[in-house]
Amino acid sequence: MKRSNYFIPTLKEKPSDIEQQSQVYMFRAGMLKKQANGLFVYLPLMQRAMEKVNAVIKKHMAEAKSFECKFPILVSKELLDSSGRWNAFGKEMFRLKDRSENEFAISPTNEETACFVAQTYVKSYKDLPFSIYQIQSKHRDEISPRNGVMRAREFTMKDAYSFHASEECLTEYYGKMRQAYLNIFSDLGLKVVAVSADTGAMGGSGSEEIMAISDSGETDICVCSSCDYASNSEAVPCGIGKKISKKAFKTVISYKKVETPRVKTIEELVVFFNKSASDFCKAVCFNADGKLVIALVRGDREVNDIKLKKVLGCNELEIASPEMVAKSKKTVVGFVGPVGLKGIKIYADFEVGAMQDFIVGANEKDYHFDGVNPSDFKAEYADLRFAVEGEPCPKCGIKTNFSKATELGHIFMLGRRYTDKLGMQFATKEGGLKTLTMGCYGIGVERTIASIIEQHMDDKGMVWPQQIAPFLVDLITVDVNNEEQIALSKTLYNELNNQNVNVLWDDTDARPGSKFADAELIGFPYRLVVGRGAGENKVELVIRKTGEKLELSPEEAIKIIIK
RNA sequence: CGAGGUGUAGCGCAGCUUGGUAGCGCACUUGAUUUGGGAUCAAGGGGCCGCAGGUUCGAAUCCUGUCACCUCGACCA
Repeated sequence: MKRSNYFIPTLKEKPSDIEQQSQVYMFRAGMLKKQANGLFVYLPLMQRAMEKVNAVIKKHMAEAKSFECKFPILVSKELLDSSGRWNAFGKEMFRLKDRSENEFAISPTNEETACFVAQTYVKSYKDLPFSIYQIQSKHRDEISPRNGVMRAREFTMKDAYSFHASEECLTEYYGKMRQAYLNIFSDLGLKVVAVSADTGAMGGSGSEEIMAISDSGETDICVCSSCDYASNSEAVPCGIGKKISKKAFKTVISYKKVETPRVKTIEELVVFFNKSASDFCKAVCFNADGKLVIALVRGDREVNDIKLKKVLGCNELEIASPEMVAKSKKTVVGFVGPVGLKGIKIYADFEVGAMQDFIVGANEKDYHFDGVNPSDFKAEYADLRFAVEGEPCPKCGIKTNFSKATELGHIFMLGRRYTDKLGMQFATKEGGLKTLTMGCYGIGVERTIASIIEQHMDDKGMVWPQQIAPFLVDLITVDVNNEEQIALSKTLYNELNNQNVNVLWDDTDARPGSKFADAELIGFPYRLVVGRGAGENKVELVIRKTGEKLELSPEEAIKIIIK
């Protein structure tokens, strides 16, 4: 490809609205143009990068015997109702109506359609296991799209779905797919770690996320310093099996009311009582499908709403609005506590059960109770809090460490979460009918590209790993008005094309400095410079990764490139 | 939705405090000189100063409202 026939609109300056470095480079290298919040035009270089990544994914999917399909982007309400997800998916799902007022969603994910396919074609144990996938645009009305293509409202997801006769078969295939994922990312030059995760809106029995560790990542992951335990920080179990302290169950009530004028937050209470945050009990009001509930955690902890949501089994869970709390007339925001509270269900973290003589809100403006114990109120105990750095590993008990990461893939053992609801059965060898079990496996393609860049860049620009570089070689003619240079460049260009090397010939009449700067920004693994040495049949080969510069004959240079 | 910030040419920004001809750099057009690290000179083109109202003789600038975008928290690939 000649640069004069191609479109790479590079920018000298960083766009003002982008912070993350990989995104800065993607915009500067002319890969992306923002159209609206969370929506991007993919320019030719981005398309090439997508194709390269997709090719790697397709290769591994074929090896895992998964068949590529393409599903409609619009999914009917009917289909989503069949699994209950028309309602389960909240505001995040784009919805629309056709001219006959039939409702549709713009697909945020595609389990139902995959089931629809399997329902049609999987009739017998002989058809199993059955696995299909697609690489397609997904749409999610994100609350806050961020970091360019890292979290967009339209993005490309490779989503695979598998169907099995038994749990064992699912487990085996899941393991195979898990390994395929690790191989994909390793082929792409990415360092990743698989962590156990929450199953979120997908549901199911178990899931893992494939994470790229990155300082600019949006997710906290928790990794054991000693064993192989790794988990999304949200999914780390806390205090399971901990016994509620017997000492805490006093027979006499020993708490007393204390006036605490305008002292509401834990920080203010710490100052007011001159105690540490762990001596308090934090009560947070939640709106669970329109019902008010209260969650209790130790003052220095945070309520994990994912865990709470699971305990409650509700669809929508958010912090209750102050209006909602006021309307209940049971308590007062800032002075919420479990003692003497009637008509509101209270959920307490395991840790609270082990606390003694602590301070809670008195459900009355400007008052708290001091010296409260778990015996003073009724609550349902569960694991409700976020884990914190340094906590004992849930597997081996040794210390955990936290780091930032980007979620690139997510794999799920869905089990019968969907197949039961949809009544998906197959004929067994014995002649009976059995319900299918299911798994699903996703990869965010743009994120993957962004992470490759994130893990392979320097202060000048991107440094593409050879196997997925949009172009392997940037052939630069220093002076396009010099006939010797043009002639030699042409020979090299033809030879590289004959050898099936992806080469971009920068035959534009831009100044050499800007050509070099672009080459470094775009991150071609090799830069082949035809300049002042052309007369003596010499070219310069620069290896982007190492910065190594070699004066060579054209033949020697080509030999190194195709090696 | 909460907290902070920003909207002026395709991109990056100044001007706003103290109202009075809308500016700079990059990019773009034309010409010349340049050609191994983002050239120089000369001449040009391009603006509903986010939008709507208000104050004023006069508003990019002051006031009110509104919209959009960015960063950080709750969502997720």
